[in-house]
Amino acid sequence: MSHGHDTDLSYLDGDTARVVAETMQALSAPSRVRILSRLGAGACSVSELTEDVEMEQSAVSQQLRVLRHLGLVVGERQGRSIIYALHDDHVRVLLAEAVSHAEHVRLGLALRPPERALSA
Amino acid sequence: MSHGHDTDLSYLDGDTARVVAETMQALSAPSRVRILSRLGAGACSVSELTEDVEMEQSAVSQQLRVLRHLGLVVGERQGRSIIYALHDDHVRVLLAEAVSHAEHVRLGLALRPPERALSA
DNA sequence: GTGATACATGACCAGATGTTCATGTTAGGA
DNA sequence: TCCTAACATGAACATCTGGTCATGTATCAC
Repeated sequence: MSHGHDTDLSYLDGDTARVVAETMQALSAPSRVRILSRLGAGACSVSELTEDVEMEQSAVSQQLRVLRHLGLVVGERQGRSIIYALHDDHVRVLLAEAVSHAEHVRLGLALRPPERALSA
Repeated sequence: MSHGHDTDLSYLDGDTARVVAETMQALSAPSRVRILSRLGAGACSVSELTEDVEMEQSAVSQQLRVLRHLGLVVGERQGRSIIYALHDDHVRVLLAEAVSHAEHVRLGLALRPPERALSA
């Protein structure tokens, strides 16, 4: 890969960083993570979603709207219900990665001392 | 997929979802994304970081503390400076995935109509 | 038509978040 | 020792966020 030296790679500009942050913000709330996770197990209606993630219907709809605007889920009307699903497999991969990284980081922290401050 | 009954695939419990959300929250702020991105290009001191990401030193330190507690970066004293670096390559992968997904999603949204409400 | 079901949406509110300012702490030079 | 450079940290602050409540809209049964 690289050859010893560093400090030659470029990093994200402020604009790109903002886009990334906005997208990742979808996974920064437990409720949305649960919703996405549930949808990852299969498409379902809002009421079913409401039961499964154990939140109020109103809250579920609010978060679904956020996820919709971020392009992570899609909803399709079926009679009186609206069936939601992950937008595509890319989202499923993203979620899986997030879980994987979270577990990885979690283990790392658990094995380390309580991370003392550098100035103590 | 199934006929009538499904709901047998499992999804994340509330506790795991919270851990995932906490971890991903590190990438939900543009400033932290920039810091991580900069560190991905090579370890550096806080002052260098401060210049590169164009924020106040105080703000950089605050975010570095968050990232430290989340186990994403590590700092090591060198004289008067403290050299920060990504905790491991896992973090680099996470960041790369985040950027990739952000771009993917961005393209998807750009090509679609403004996502009208389902009730319009 | 009326009513009931299934979601969406706007308003409101408590709590979290990110930044700035001021100050504290540590390391090295004169 | 005193002074300065390099970071960290606590407090204050404005803003954002996610939830609840109340209400609006759409579909179906009657």
